[in-house]
Amino acid sequence: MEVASSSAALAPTRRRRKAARPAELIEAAVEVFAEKGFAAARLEEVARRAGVSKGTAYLYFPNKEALFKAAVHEVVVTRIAMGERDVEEWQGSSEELLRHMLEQWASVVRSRQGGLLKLIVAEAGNFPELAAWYHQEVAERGHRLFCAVLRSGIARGEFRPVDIEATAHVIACPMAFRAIWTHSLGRYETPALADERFYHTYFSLVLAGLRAEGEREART
Amino acid sequence: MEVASSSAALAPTRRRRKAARPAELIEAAVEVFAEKGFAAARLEEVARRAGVSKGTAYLYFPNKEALFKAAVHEVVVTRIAMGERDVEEWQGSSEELLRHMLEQWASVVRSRQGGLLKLIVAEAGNFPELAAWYHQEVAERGHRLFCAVLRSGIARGEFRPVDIEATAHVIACPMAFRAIWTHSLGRYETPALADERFYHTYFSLVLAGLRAEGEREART
Amino acid sequence: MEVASSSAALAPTRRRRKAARPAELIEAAVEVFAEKGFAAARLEEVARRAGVSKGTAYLYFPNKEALFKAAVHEVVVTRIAMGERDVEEWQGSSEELLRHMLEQWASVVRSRQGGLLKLIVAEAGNFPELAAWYHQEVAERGHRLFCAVLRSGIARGEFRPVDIEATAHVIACPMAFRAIWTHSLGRYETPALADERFYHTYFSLVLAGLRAEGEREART
Amino acid sequence: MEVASSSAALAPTRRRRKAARPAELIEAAVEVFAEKGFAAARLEEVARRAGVSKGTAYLYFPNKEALFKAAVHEVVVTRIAMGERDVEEWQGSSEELLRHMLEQWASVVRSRQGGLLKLIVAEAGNFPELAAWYHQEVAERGHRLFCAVLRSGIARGEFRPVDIEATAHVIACPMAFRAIWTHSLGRYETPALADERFYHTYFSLVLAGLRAEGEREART
DNA sequence: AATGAATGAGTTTTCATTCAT
DNA sequence: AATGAATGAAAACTCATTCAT
Repeated sequence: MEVASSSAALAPTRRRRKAARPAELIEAAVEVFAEKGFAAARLEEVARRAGVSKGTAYLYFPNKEALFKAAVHEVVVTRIAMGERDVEEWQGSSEELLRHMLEQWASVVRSRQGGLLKLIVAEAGNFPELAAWYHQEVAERGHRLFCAVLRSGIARGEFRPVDIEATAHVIACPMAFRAIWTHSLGRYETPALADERFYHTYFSLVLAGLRAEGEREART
Repeated sequence: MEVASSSAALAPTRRRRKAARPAELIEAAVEVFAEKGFAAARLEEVARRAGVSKGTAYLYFPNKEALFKAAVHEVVVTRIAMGERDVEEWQGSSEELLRHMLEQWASVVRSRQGGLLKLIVAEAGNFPELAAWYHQEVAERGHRLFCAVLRSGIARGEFRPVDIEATAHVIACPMAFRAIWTHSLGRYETPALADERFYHTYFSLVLAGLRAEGEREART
Repeated sequence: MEVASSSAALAPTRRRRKAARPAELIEAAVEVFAEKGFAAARLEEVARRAGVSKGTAYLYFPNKEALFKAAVHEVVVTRIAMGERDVEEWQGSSEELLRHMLEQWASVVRSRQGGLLKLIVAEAGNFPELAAWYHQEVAERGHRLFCAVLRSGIARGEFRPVDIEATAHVIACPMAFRAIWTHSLGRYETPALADERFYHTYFSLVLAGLRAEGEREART
Repeated sequence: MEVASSSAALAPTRRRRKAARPAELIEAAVEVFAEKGFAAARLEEVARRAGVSKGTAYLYFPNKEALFKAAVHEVVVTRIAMGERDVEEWQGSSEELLRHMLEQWASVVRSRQGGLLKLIVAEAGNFPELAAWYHQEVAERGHRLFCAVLRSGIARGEFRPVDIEATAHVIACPMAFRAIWTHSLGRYETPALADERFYHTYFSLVLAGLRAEGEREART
């Protein structure tokens, strides 16, 4: 009884947290892995940032690699599906859709996911299966999304008839690199270029480059 | 005679190899580090790829970190200066200069340096001083180069008056990301988008976006 | 009740051992270092003698050198303060005090500390700061103690008026050397000169040499 | 011929030095070993101090241990024989002989041999056979010398009848420790006690302690 | 004979993983 | 379930020793 009561006081918190443990660990893991890379990240630090002890991490993940993979999966899975729904259901112009997609992604950059992209790219050599999976489930699906938008935009006469595959790649690059950059060398840029200026210029450049002749004066 | 020659032009093998060792080690180091990251790279493997034993590496570099830094420095220093000279001495149009610069860089991507960029970006968190140095000596200088080209292109009426700083960033991104991508997830792209298509589309998009009104029909 | 006690007086084994670990490691370290010297001592052996694994040593000391220094500090600090108190509070004759001090020290020789002196003396060249510290905190303080005894003995007319500084040195030497010898070549002396004979002769010689004229017949 | 002549210019020096190599190496070895201890001494440094390359050392000594032993043997062997001859041929009083012996030894302390004693004492645990040899060939022989002097001094009525074995030990200690001390912690003594004061006091104390009653006023 | 570049065995040190509490 | 002390495999690093020149 004494034993029970002594832990009863903490029970609500404990019980609530217990369920949240895996998520908390994953969150901490993304942070630390993105900061240091897989090999240089210390499990003890992940545990500390999650507010638990080293041993606890092993109750939820069999080893460091599993935690790493869980972190990548977790962070990545949701967004892309959202994007796919957006495209399917979109009513407006292709240009607006494209702009919408880019803005969505821009919002991701500063978040945890930006660092994650850096991490995956850096560790691709050490985790080939994970890299392959990520490529297929994220990169490829994202790429198809861009292709779809471009294709319909061209069909609707909004965009010039471009090399769709290649253009999808090129358009995605500044976003992708911005994500990586922000979580890496970008920290040493003083004063940093404000995100707004970057994104505004980026959108303008891409859309100016894509816009069909007749559309030209429509937008700046 | 033979005696004299042995210590001169046809220096003894040992001597000749000694002179070449640091470069050989650095070359191997860039490869391995770019592949695995700093922490996961094993010095023994670097040594093996350089065709020497573990101990030999320590004859030329006091420790792993020094080798890492030497590798970064070595690979990076030359190119940027070349670029600066090109810009200074350029006689043709700004568009051609920009195209020339992008082509130059494109040629770097597949080489050792592409992997290096990935490496630096990934390790920025673990080597802040190196990151700061790289940012200043490479990123910043490269950025100024692009700014100069844009500025003169606008002055000459070739380019639209854009936000120079931001545009320089945006323009550089696809190249930078392509470099990283090629040495990472790009390996899982099947079939991979050919470089030529990527670069052609990239150049077109950027130049179409930049070109001043009157220039419009001049080029595809 | 049992629950309470388990976290109190009869602390869990792990906990209890943890508290004892540093001391156990230091004890083993003094042994091994004194036996082999710093460089030749292997940390694995220190750990083994302390009954733990290599890695455990690093839980308590950041590296070999830190363990070495901790060992020296630990062993040395207590005794000298005891000696200082003795001298301050002494009631009897100076001769008796001197004899007491020498006896005290003699008891140290065979113990761990004897080997430690050898160790410090041997490693002075490799650990200059430690040597300086030891000289100041141990050698110098011990020297002042001997000076004090001699000075008061002379003031009381018990001892001849000698060069105090020099005599303090000379008197201490046989003890110091005996300590070193015992833990070194002394092992090859067969049959070894018994400690009692050494100390008896040593005390006699020193006191005979110090004793003032009038005191001469008083003692053998 | 050209080859020969090119080295002919240097020949005299070279030839002369060649013969001296082992001795030069030993000299350097004693220095470095005494400074750092056997394990911490680097063969490269020994070679450098001897003015040759690492490889050359291996032409004369099969390995580090052999060089170490050669160093110990070399330095030690001569002196003790000299001492034995002195004692055999001595004409004067025992006191004068004892004083002569102590003075002889004092002259050794500051020299290379002082450091060597420290070295041997420190390494006794790592080189048992060498320690045994040293004990027998040096320590034991030295001890017998002191015994002989004391014995004849007592026989001649110069010295009090003391425990000869033990007294020989005690008398030797200050010299031995002074030797060790000088090459170790003594460097941190500021201002250092001058050798003259040490030796004068030491001789006085020992002789005052030894001198037979009747002899008392004869000397200070 | 002499050199010093190269080697690799042997240590130190780190940290993912285990397990008694 | 949670902890964190302990482990030991793996990697960095050192340096005696070898050997091509």
